[in-house]
Amino acid sequence: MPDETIAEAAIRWFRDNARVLPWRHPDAGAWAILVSEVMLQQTPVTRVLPAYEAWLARWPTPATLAADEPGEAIRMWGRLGYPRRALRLHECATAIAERHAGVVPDDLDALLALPGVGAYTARAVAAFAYRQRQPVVDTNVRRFVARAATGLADAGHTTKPADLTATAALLPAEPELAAQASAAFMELGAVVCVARAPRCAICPVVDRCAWRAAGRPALEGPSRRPQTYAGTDRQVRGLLLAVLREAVEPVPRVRLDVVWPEPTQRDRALRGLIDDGLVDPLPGDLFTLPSGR
DNA sequence: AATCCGTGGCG
DNA sequence: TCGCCAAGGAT
Repeated sequence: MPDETIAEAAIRWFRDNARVLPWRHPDAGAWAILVSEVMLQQTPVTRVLPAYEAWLARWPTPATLAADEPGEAIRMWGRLGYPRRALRLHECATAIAERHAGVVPDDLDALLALPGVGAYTARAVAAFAYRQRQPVVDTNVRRFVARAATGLADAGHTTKPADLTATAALLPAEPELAAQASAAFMELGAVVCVARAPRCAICPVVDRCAWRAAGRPALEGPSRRPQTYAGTDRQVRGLLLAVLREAVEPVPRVRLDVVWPEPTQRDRALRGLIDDGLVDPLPGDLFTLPSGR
């Protein structure tokens, strides 16, 4: 099919090769898709799957989550990481209940105004839940588009307006096909056009890939150095919050003190959690997950 | 714009 | 073993 566009080839491949994921099921509504998108922010699919099912079984609508305590959302989040996402998702559910009559909005600007919903998640919901023609650009799509359309080994570290433009240029005009193409681009980036060892041999777009045509040039710029985790405030925050997640009753400070020997960093981490609204201090030097009022 | 924010699995 | 990183967002 030499006349096939990149999007057409990707869609055709996606129909036969897409992973079966619950948020892709026809029964998945906008709320379920929104929940999945937030959970998938920086967390692998395999770890999201059980948490996603449990979350929706407990809170099948935004209103049910909004009616519960934010601390319960943090507890339910478990070990997905970045627990601020759980708090934001609770705030998001509250905003949907109060401002949108309990219905996840379909308008891009309304979605962008929701807590914890950024450029990626807003467009993902618009495209996957409401079948709109929106460029859905995550790290996988940026890499796929940078290679296939632009010929670069990878995109920059941060998403720029040019990434949206470049992706939108590849989308079919018809909204339903555009939504399918967006899903296909993401899947290709996640499964085939991966960062380390791209599987060009099975790529449905290899014939039209600019990067392949250029001989797969290597990445030029300096690689970003990921900061180490051990010994950081993030680790300490994680340890502190783990204690509170498991506790049924408010926890005395001494039970938090034992998770980290260095008091300055420990106090800074706890103060940070309180500032972020992830922990509530109570009279008597007790601490809990936030009850919400 | 650069930095911060968790977690666990894998080569 | 341990560095590396996986569907971002907020500041």
